[in-house]
Amino acid sequence: MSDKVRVRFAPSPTGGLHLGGVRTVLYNYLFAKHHGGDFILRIEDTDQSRFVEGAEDYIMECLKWCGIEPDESPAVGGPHAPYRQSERKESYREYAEKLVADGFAYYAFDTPQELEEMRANYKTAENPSPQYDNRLRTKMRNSLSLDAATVQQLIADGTPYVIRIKMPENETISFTDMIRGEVSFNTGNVDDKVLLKHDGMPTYHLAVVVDDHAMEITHAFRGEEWLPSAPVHLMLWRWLGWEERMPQWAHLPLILKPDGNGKLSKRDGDRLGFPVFAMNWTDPRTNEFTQGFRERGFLPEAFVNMLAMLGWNDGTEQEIYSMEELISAFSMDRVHKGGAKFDFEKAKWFNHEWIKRSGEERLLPDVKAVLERSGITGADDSYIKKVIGMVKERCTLLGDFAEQGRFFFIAPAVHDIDAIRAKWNGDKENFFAELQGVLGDLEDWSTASIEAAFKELATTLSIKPGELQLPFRIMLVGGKFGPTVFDIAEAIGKEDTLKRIAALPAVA
RNA sequence: GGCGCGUUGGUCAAUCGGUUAAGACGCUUCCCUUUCACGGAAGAAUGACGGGUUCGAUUCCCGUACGCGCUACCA
Repeated sequence: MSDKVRVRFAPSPTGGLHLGGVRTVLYNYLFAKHHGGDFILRIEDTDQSRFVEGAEDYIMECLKWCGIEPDESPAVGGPHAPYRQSERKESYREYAEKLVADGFAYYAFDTPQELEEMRANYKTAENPSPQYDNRLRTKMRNSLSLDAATVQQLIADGTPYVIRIKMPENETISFTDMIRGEVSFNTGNVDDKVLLKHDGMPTYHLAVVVDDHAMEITHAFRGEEWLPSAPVHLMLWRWLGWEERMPQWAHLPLILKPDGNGKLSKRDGDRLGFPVFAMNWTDPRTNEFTQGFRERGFLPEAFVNMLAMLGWNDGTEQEIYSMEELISAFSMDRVHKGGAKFDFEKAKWFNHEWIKRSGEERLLPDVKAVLERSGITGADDSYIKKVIGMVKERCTLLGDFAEQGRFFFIAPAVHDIDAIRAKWNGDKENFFAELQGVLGDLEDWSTASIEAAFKELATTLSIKPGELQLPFRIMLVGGKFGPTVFDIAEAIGKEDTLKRIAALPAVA
């Protein structure tokens, strides 16, 4: 049991769930399930000023939509509850103090203003952003530079302070990243990160180590932006005496914006017209609305599939994977090192593929919702399924079912007369006048018999059947799209077919 | 500036020293279809650059360039 794989996704509840975030969860989940392990959701809400109402529920809803169910989470609980860091506040101070006592950390009394002054004073052309590190810490107000009595007095007076890690001056520290191989740093280049904030809350650096240890996490996967602070985490694992149980790390490549360079941001989506969040999100503080993939008409299967392939492949030509297939094929060492530019066109292709491959039953609830939103209600389920089967190959997004399916339920309000006007003539007008009678007498209302009757009349009147199909389509559909006309006539029934033929406005 | 990571077609990418350098998306053309799609066929890369190592480098090493990330009492 001690070697059971345990991974976690640890978002901070500050807003909508970004594509990159979903991919990080996905890879965590796939890895855990591939190895028969557990997937834990832990909320990293250590920054009270950034807390956003509703963000936690939103994150859980996103996971649910994607088909990812945490084995342990704030909602379902688990052996290591609580799963919110704000509720674990007490445990962090103890470890921070222990590090101070052992000489691996220290109290720092510098005020925000003093820190600002330090950065301003030491800023030079060669060093535009000086950091609080082994070179500067002796010049600041902390328990390393001040004498013990002063420190005691400061604390006794209730002076706000933080606890900072004391990074070694010159040590090489390295670890093996599961996708990058060996990565090493010199500790002297790393700053003395704050571990415990003045309000008693831990920073990410302390919390991630303490909680990963407490929750027996075996593998820790996170975005590449965390790589530079890995040495801090490594030292913490060592100094807290847990090095043997440190998880294996993997730093995932970033998802980049489609044009130019840089991390994909919500802004890019707005600018280029595609979603970046998994689901719709409205920031309760600013009321700013951001569209999600779900509401844009994506199937979760496609969304997950697309994300999985953005940075990973199993070496075969397969591109379409179900969650089950992903779980069995996934491996961290086949994840790319380099970032990938997000391509919305490819994302739509995945959705299109999933719609084509999904059964009518699977699509029914989603399509029904789409139809209802466009005013088509009360239709029979089996009829909707029939329509789905007929039009799904021309639907890229779920919303497309509204336009592609509408005429199966409602006669077209407008007709694309321009499409047929040029070739319209009295013979054709006569054909359709007679067609109403022929079709009206038809007893077997099947595609084959409708088509046969249609072509027989055309032959009788010496008109090429092919030339009559487009006008017929315009009458039934209103435009130049949709399945074979005779299938449409069969589906909408004799009565509607006759009405629509009669309803075509004068072409000439 | 420092530190770290990365670099195969417009994009996603295969290749674990030896191939005509796969495949997919998108694009263009064609076939199928007198609708739109689907399906099928075809077209387009001097593997960032320069050095090595090697009988042989896209694959290994070094350098350069470029890109990105980090450089907060945010995660």
